[in-house]
Amino acid sequence: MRYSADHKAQTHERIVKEAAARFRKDGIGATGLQPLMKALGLTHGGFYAHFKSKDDLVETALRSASEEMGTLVAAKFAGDKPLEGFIDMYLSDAHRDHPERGCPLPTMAAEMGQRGQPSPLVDRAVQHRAGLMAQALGDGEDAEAQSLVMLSTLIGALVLSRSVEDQDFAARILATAREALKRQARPGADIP
Amino acid sequence: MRYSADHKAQTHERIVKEAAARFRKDGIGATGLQPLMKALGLTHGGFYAHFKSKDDLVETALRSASEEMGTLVAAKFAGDKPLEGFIDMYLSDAHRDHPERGCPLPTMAAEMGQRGQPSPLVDRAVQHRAGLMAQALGDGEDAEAQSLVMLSTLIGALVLSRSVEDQDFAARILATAREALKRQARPGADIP
DNA sequence: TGTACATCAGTGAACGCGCGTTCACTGATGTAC
DNA sequence: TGTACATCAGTGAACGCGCGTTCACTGATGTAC
Repeated sequence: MRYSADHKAQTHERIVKEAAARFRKDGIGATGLQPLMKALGLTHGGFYAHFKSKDDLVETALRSASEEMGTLVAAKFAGDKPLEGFIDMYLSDAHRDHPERGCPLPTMAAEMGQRGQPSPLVDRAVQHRAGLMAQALGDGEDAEAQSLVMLSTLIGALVLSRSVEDQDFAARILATAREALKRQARPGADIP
Repeated sequence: MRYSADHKAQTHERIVKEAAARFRKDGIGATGLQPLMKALGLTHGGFYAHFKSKDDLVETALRSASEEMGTLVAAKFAGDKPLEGFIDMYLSDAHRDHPERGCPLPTMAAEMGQRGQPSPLVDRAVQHRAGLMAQALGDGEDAEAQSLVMLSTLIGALVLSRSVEDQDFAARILATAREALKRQARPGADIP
């Protein structure tokens, strides 16, 4: 059956959004196209009217998740206390507990490398975040280096807090990283 | 056929070692038992003379990789410049390029969580590394917190440098993290 | 305005494939007598 | 010392299953006349 003008675009978007959520929550390899389409009330055959392959969907979903997160991050940096707001958001309980709505770097980037499907989108996402942080830090030549290190800390802390079994320990990892990063973020508190 | 006394133990060890390497390099889900056993010159049926299930092997392989890494880490801390030696090793090109011989935290921990197979071994590994680092930092109450943050940075920087496509960028991520962490590691250089 | 035809998003069966797991079997070695 | 038997690590075929992908088909809507 043929549908109204923007019907296909809407379906396309629904597939991308659902995939982006599942890839981040369960992993790329563990996400099947069949269950994915079924969850949207569609049959799996129709998938190939929208994407060339699963890899194509992976790239598209990463782009979507990355842009969504980029917007959210940019919003934090537009508020007052830009860096602190971003840090609190990134290392929040909500972000730890909801990878499906969160940053795709800790959840998708590593697996895409392992799958032999590296993407410049990862580079772009890292540079975007680091760029905003460097701007907020604003102390010249060291700012870019410092922001890369802070981003590493953010991602590492999130990954660890999600991997650890003990919930108190997970909370402590987040809290200590939050405090240390915010200390570094305070103007003039650059490491000697 | 029946084999000499320690033959089974040797085969068991060979399976664990090969699995620990493949899980870290390719991921747990992407590692099949059939190719794994074949690579050791065995048939897949024999696997179940050694392990209850794939999950059982995953846990055993994580333990093996974790202990091996633990020994390596402890050796670094036994040298002079303990913390610096550890940092240089963890963020070395060799470690980035050879996940199959490296720390299982950046490669296996996240996937085990996603698979719904959390393990106290992850907690133990994190605590072990953080404990050694805190001891080397040696400045009381803050040492444990600081060591958790540093460990987050180490893992995040390694994950990012492996995920990024641009090799120069990957090298820069490692280098900046190395320098920042070593600056923090210097006695008396605790963040104000 | 009414009819004939083209379009194409989505259907659902089928493809080959590799997965984890089971199982009856093999046969060299160790043990019992 | 020689023979009979038990052990059990490893074999290899088979199991059901879900994977990604293909493909002939459907049928409501848009377009042409």
